[in-house]
Amino acid sequence: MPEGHTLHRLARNVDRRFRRAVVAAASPQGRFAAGAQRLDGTRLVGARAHGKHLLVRFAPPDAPPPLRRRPAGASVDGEQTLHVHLGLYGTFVLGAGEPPPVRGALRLRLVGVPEEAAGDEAAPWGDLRGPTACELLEPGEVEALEARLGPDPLQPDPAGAGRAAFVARTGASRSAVGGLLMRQDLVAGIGNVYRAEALFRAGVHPEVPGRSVGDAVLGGMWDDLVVLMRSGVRTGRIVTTEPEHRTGPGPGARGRAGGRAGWRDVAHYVYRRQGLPCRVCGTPVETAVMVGRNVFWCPVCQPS
DNA sequence: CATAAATGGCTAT
DNA sequence: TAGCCCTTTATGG
Repeated sequence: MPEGHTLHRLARNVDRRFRRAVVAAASPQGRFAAGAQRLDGTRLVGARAHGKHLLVRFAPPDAPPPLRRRPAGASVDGEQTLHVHLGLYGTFVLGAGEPPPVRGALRLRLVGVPEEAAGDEAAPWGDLRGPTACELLEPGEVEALEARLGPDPLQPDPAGAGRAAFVARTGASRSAVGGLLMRQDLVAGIGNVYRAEALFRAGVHPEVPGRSVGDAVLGGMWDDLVVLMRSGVRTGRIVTTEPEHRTGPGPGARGRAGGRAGWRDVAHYVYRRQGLPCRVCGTPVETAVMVGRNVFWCPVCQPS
């Protein structure tokens, strides 16, 4: 579900399935009817993600296809950008072939219109439900949106500028690092699971002020997030435990009648494991509300 | 049935 | 900090 890795994975899949396709767009629920009408019949030219935001560009169907791929984000006249934010529980389900029957609150359905020459390739479809944001943006609005997002561990950072900015800005703050990690202007794409798990793996208590963490540890956390989130994009799951720590019951095992533990039961060190023994030292995991969300930590592995 | 919770974020006060 | 929005799923009566 939707932290940054979900959106990058989604952007990749939308791009793969829909790029260059003319789409039919509809909003059966009615909340995005006007936008769907504007998208209907346009051609999808590319999809990408920044943090938890999905950005999909559409061009008029008769626009000449670009000879070369433009730089990500570059936009030309007549193009519109669909901005999607899934929020807590939004989903964007993709498939190919016959779309499923419309059911529930379907905000937007995109269906690829088969080209004359495409033969019998199954047309792609996508169903969006429950998003926090689903809107069409002008190029300037896309720019404004991205201007307030910090560096994204899932975006290429060859010169290390994103990493350096994260370390400098987080390391300058007197606020608790557990709150800072949720700020999308400091680092884009981190959510409640990656926050708790990255802090555990770094051995940092969530209440420690950003300026007390230390640049080396902050830099290490960034590098760790790059690894964890790339893995999340590949697998579609957040798994932060090392193989040797994937034992014992997890949150999902409670009340389950003796069934084998699923991947969720061993995927995390502390997230939603309050009261359960720490996978490393056995101390009960603690929890508290921080910036309106539940945080989890091991009081021994993450000393305050 | 009703209610709560969930990997989020905006606005008002 | 509180309230609100969006939707689905799990749980309780």
